[in-house]
Amino acid sequence: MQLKIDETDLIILRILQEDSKKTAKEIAARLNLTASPVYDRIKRLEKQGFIKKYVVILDKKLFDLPVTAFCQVSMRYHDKTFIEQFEDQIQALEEVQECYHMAGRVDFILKVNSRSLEDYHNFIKNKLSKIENIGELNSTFVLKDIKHTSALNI
Amino acid sequence: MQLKIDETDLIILRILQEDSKKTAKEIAARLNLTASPVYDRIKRLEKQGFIKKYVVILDKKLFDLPVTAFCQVSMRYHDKTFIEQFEDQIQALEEVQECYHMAGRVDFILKVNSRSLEDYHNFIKNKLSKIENIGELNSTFVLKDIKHTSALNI
DNA sequence: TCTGAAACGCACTGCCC
DNA sequence: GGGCAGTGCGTTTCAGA
Repeated sequence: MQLKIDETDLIILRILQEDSKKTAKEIAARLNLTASPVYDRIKRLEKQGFIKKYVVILDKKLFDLPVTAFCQVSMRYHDKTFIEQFEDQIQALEEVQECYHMAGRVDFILKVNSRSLEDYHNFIKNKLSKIENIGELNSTFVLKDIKHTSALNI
Repeated sequence: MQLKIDETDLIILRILQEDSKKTAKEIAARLNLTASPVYDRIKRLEKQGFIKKYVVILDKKLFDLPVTAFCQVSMRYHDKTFIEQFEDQIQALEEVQECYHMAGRVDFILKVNSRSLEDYHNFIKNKLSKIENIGELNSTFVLKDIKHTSALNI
């Protein structure tokens, strides 16, 4: 099974990153192909894991989640065990939309969505700070979502 | 046109946030309904804008974009014109996957994907720092993507 | 708002080059 | 690797409750 992708695959992926409802036929038209090879390529890209999943993107403004915060977390100790334990526990927190292990003074950056400042407060108090070995917590709040895309720049 | 959504809509949206390939029939089974009302509801949620788009999520690890950075930007002046100009110009930068206007000492946080540290350097030098009125730039790099979901916690 | 049925087009398969 | 033809199924529409 080859894990190499060519320019045709990239074009297909760029289209699907913008609109996964596009039919094989429509994509084929842009490539001067028929639907079959496009269909085969998409199936191959799924099987090889390049395409992870198909999802809908919701409009955050229309749901009741007006508070977005970045929370910078520093650990007290940096043992492998503590780090892995932290990562596991973060996975389980549904409020956390993104989490990155960082290089530098801050160990982790979390992006959290909340229904209100009070909910965010409760998240910090009852969930995040319950995780063992957290040293410093530092929250900053989003005033406006300027740009947010799920598409990779491939 | 009503802009209110009920619990049935929420269940549908939660399913589609995880897998938009689920058929109306499959979703209907979970709701003890037939496909028609599920279909109608999805169409309504699209038309009302709750569903913004259908996309594929790619596996970032399989594409050649190993460098992810958070770039904290402070503006020199904070006039409306400068802020809006910055927002517009950021939209056009394909390397920027996310950008937020922040409360606090730092004005903007950008998340940037690059093919290499050198590419990131060139992005900063040739594109970002070309934007007028930028004061401070501060980059920190992602060691590991712990969690990243496009799904809202609705 | 949901059910059920009918029509259409696409996903998907198999075989050809 | 791409094209072509066939089948099943999901989407889409609509009458009725």
